[in-house]
Amino acid sequence: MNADRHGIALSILQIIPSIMRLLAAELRQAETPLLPPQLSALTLLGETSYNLSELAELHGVSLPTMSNTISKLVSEGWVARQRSQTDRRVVMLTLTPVGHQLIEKIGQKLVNNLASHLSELPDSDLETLQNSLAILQTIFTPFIFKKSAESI
Amino acid sequence: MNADRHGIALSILQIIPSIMRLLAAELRQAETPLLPPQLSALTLLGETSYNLSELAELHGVSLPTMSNTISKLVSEGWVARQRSQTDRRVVMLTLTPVGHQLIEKIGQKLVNNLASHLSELPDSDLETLQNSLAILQTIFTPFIFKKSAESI
DNA sequence: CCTAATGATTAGGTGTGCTAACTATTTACA
DNA sequence: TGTAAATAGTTAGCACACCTAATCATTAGG
Repeated sequence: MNADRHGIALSILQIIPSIMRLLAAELRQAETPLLPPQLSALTLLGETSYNLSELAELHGVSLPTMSNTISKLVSEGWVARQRSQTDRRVVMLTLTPVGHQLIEKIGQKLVNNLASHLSELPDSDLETLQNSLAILQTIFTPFIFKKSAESI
Repeated sequence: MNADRHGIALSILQIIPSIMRLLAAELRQAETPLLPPQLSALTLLGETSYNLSELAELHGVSLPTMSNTISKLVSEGWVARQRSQTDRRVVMLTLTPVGHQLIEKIGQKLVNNLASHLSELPDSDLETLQNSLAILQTIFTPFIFKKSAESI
């Protein structure tokens, strides 16, 4: 039904930002405070290495923005920046050992923290949540941005 | 299961920020670009008036942050700031007529846009989503308090 | 009364996000 | 081959969301 979709859209609009602020607040209180984009970048690089353009596209931000964020991470010693040998225009990014330690420490704390928020939920709710997150991911994180031309 | 909660927590950590960036990007492309905190504040004030402290707490941000955000909205003519008569320390905030027009225009377009993202989902997925959003709201927005209008 | 406490603002700093302009490298094609 | 175009990143400059600390009014309490 159309009415449902609008209601859900409205809910998303109300809830997502508030969850985001809560996440950001918890990150801020960590012993090594990180901002959400920094954690996201570190987490991605924890799995495999990317170049700057890839990382920017994965995050849906502009190249300069990602360049800036990476600069901070490099200056902290968490990420290594090195130009590709095969194409010297490209900058390859990898996590340093210290960076790995950091995301393991912070990531786990944050996940534990979030998980504790979920501790009171019955299993049926957890299942519902899990399914929804998968749905949201397919909708909202396409690498192909299907942004409508005359949107808004 | 514990593993489930952690997996879900991890998913939340990955998905919520990316949805947030997408929302922000769509807001930016509107003919009257707004940032998410601005829209949130306007939306809340669209329902009833609040004072600054209340608004800051609802958003989970500090008083100076909200004061700043409101200053922008006031300078655009969307919000009216006036000190309470009963307690002159308190600043009451209300939406101006122009402000009302704005959130109706932007809010509807944004909701439509979001709803179109959901258009390809089968009804079963929509239902799952709807339930999950309700669950998320109970977990992550514990300070939902309705307040009755106050005299200024 | 005069000192606390309270509500809000100001000051100062960090970081994300943008666009525009620039450098360096690679590709294309004439 | 040699120049123009495309591609990858960086730099500069701007707006604004965050924060803490300090400050100003006003109100409440001993």
